[in-house]
This record gives sequence, C-alpha cells and structure tokens, in this order.
Amino acid sequence: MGQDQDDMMMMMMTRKGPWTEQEDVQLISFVNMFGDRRWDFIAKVSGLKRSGKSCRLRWVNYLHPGLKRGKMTPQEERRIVELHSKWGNRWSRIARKLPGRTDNEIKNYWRTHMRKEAQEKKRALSPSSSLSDFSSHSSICTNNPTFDSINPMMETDEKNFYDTGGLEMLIITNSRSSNTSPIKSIDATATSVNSSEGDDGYTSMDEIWKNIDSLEKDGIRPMFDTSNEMTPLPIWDYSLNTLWMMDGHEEIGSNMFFPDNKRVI
DNA sequence: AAGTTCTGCAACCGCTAGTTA
DNA sequence: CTAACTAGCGGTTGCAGAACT
Repeated sequence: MGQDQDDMMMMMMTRKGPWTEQEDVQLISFVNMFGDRRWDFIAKVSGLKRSGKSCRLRWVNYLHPGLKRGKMTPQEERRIVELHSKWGNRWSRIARKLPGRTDNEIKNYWRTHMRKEAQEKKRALSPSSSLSDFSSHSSICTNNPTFDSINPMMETDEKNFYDTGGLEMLIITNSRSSNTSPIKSIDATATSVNSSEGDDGYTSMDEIWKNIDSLEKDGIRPMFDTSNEMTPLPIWDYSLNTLWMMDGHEEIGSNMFFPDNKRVI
C-alpha cells in the first residue's frame, strides 16, 4: 500500500472526542518507551486512532506526571495575574513559571477569572454601563500588542516543565532508582538536570534523540527495538503507578497495559 | 422535581516557527 | 535555498456537572 493511501487511511481512521482510559494507558506506555517528542511516530506505532497532535495534547494537558491537579492556590492565582499583566496571553510562557500547570489550564483559569471580574465590575457599576459580553472577549486587554514588546529582557530560554518531561523526567526518576534505562546509559549528563527551576542544566530531548541515533548508528541499540513488534513494555523503572497517584486520581488496575486481557492494538 | 443557566475543563482548529531532507 | 513536515501555541468550542429558578 502506498504512502498516500496510508495517510488517507489514517485520516479516515482518526478518532476524536474524549479519551478513554484504555487510550490513556496505551499512550502512557508508548510515551514511556519513546519519549514525549515524536508524536506522529507514537500515534502511528501505538495503534491509537489519534493524530500525533491529539496525543501530544492529551499527554501535555492531562497525562504528564508532573501535572498538579485541582484548584489554583492563591499564590498561583496571584502569579498568573502578575505574569499576565506582564506578558498578556502568552499562556505557555506563564505556564513555565507555574510548575505543574499547563497553558491550557491557565488559559481556562484566566477566562473564568476574567468572567468573574467582569461580572463583579458590572455589578459595581451602574446597570447602564456597557461592559457587555466581557467574557466572550477574554483578551479584551491582553491582545494589546504592547504586551509582546514589554520586557524584552524577560526573554529567557526557560523551558516548559512539560517540555522536559517524557524521557527527561524518566531519566531523573531513573537516576534515583537503581534500574538501567536505555537513556540513562546513553547520556549520563542528562541526569544532572536541575529540576528545581528547570532553567538550568537543561539537556534537550533533541540532544537525547541525537545520542540515541548516533548510538544506533554505532550499532548500539537501546533496550527497546522500534523495528520489531510493538509490544508495549514498561521497560523503564518509571512506575506508571506514579502517574495515577496524583491528587484526585485513582490508580489503574493491576494490569495496566491490558486491562481485562484485551489486546491493546 | 424539572427545566434552565452557569461554570470548568477537555479537546479541537488554524496558524506559525522550527526542523529536516 | 526551499519545500515539506512536525511540534507547539493561542483561540475557540462543546459538553458534563453544578447551581439556580
């Protein structure tokens, strides 16, 4: 079958809408194997009928182990307001300063926040005032282009916490545990990531992938073999359980990969 | 109790910047 | 150099559950 037909098939087979628990488990296992960069590859290889884009989004906004769930703390709220006044609707940038929070979450929070504020103002002002439909224009003041030019010095190479997730998080975790991971053995320097702020000592996933590629060229293979059968193996010590031990999350049953012994793919 | 409105959040869409061949 | 591809970003939508009438 030709590539075009393959793509056509993929298009037709693509699923949309809410993710099922089964899909989540499948995605987690494949991200654990291949890292959180090659989304298209993961989408294809995992057998999920999802686009790479959709997989990435699901991981970044919901499945990433570094995510905090639950309500924003007053400190976080203050920080968002502060940063938003500085940067406007640069949600991903704001998210970088709020570990465990995603741009989507902050964006949603802000919308709610603005809506509430608008309503309060409405109430405070006379009924004749025309602050109408503030909520549907959440960026009423934030699309101001000046926000983009403010604070050029604030331009840093800060990394989003979930940018460094996937393999890198695995590496950190693995460096604490005793097991060997393919990546750990490939790039020991990556274990020195400063995880406190995420801004220093950063080793990009690209570098790691390059390392993998170069090692593969040298005939050294990682523990997983992408050319063979796509059996999801939880080969890294990074316990999947931890993904589900966050606030308000139940743990998935004992057979994480094949609940009810169903075939995943 | 039933219907309506509101709220919070997950997910999609379209665009852009960066990367690769 | 450039075209194609991919990941990431910001805006928007749709839905489920809560709150209200």
